[in-house]
Amino acid sequence: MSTIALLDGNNFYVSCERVFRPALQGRPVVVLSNNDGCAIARSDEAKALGVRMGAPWFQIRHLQRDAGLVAVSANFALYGDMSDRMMSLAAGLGHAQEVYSIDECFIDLTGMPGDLAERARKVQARIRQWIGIPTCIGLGPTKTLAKLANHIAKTADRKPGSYPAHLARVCHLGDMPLAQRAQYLADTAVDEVWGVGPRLGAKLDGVGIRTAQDLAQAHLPTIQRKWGIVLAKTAQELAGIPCLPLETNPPPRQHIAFTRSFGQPVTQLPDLAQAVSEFAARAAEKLRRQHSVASQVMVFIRTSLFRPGSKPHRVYQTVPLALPSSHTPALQKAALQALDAMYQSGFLYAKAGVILHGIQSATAAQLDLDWGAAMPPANPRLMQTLDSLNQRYGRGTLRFATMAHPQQATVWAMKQERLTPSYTTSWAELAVAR
DNA sequence: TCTGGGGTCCTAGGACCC
DNA sequence: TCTGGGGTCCTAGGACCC
Repeated sequence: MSTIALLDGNNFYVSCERVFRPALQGRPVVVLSNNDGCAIARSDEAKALGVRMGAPWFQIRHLQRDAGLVAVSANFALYGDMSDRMMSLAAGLGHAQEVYSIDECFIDLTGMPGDLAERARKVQARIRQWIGIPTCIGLGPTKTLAKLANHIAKTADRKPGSYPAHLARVCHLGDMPLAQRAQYLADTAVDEVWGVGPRLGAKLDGVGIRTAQDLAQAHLPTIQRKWGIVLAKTAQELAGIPCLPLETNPPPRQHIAFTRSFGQPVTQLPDLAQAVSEFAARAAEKLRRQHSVASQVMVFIRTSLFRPGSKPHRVYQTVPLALPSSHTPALQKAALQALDAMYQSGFLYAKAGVILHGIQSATAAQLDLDWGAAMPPANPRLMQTLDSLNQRYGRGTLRFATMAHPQQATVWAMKQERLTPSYTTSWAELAVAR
């Protein structure tokens, strides 16, 4: 019997901010998305005020005055660094780890001796003490049951009464009698299950599958025929049969995107070109980080989705590359070509993006036998040097002339009015002890 | 006035081929 | 009145995840 754990940081972005601003403890706090657009993390106190995930800031702003709500702009450099620290401590829980997202990981404890829930509590206490992040840990025989155990651990903490209090913060669904586990599954709505979203949840409800236990016991061939292989695997995992392996070495990404909404609408081609040039460079950085090359560059521009009365204008264009490349100028050139081909004046553009497709390994990339008039192969050391200088001295230290100066105010810049310092990743922004 | 960003997988349907 | 069968590849769209 295997044992998998799922560990995640509670309200992760908020908890990261609280580590460096203890005055935020106990207060309603939200972290805002890029452009300070909507709430992407909420403290328990903010949830209690009724702030929904993804709530637009302009709709909840009044809670600042009415309820003492504090809002901060997302600081992803800080959260990424805190995540690395949390993940390395979490890895000590078992013998293999899959980092599943910025705030959660699966850990394989199969075959480990002793009381595994007790072991989980020790790791949890260490993360709390050393990093300052509160966590919940769920354990079970499959990834889906570990997820569900984690959900129980979180919910028993936040909404007492929904599950027994002793399951709060650490819940092990693998070390209890099967009838007991079945009871907890029966107490869990089917749309709380990992892999069942609101749409599937509603459809399942329509055929009488209302709880996790209903899905675990459903007729498998019927599930597969009506809803596909993904839900069939979920159902089996709920029944305790592992179908989803631990991904300890995540495969390279098949698409790489860099997209942004603008702080204010953009109308002019030169401004869009500067933004698209920047986005292409940032996507190229990500591409090189995973040692890949791309063979197609897709660019889109679009107006706001939310302007009442007018249909949004959304266009995209894909430009193939003569040679698969990760060379920033080659990708920028293709991106600007795509932009030129589809730009029309007279629209208020709200968002643009560059998405790289046709990704393959840089070492395996096939050389074009006849590159004739195409660009000669780029010297990879130029891009390596650019990346290492920008990593060491800060983004924008070395850049291409089509891009904006990092200190230049661009019309397309993001709005981030509540940004906290990068306490752990910038020497200039270290916290000062007095 | 003001609504994020980045991924995955699966499926259906069309184009094309033999 | 009558019009095959089977396979691959690609794309768009839908569902899900954080």
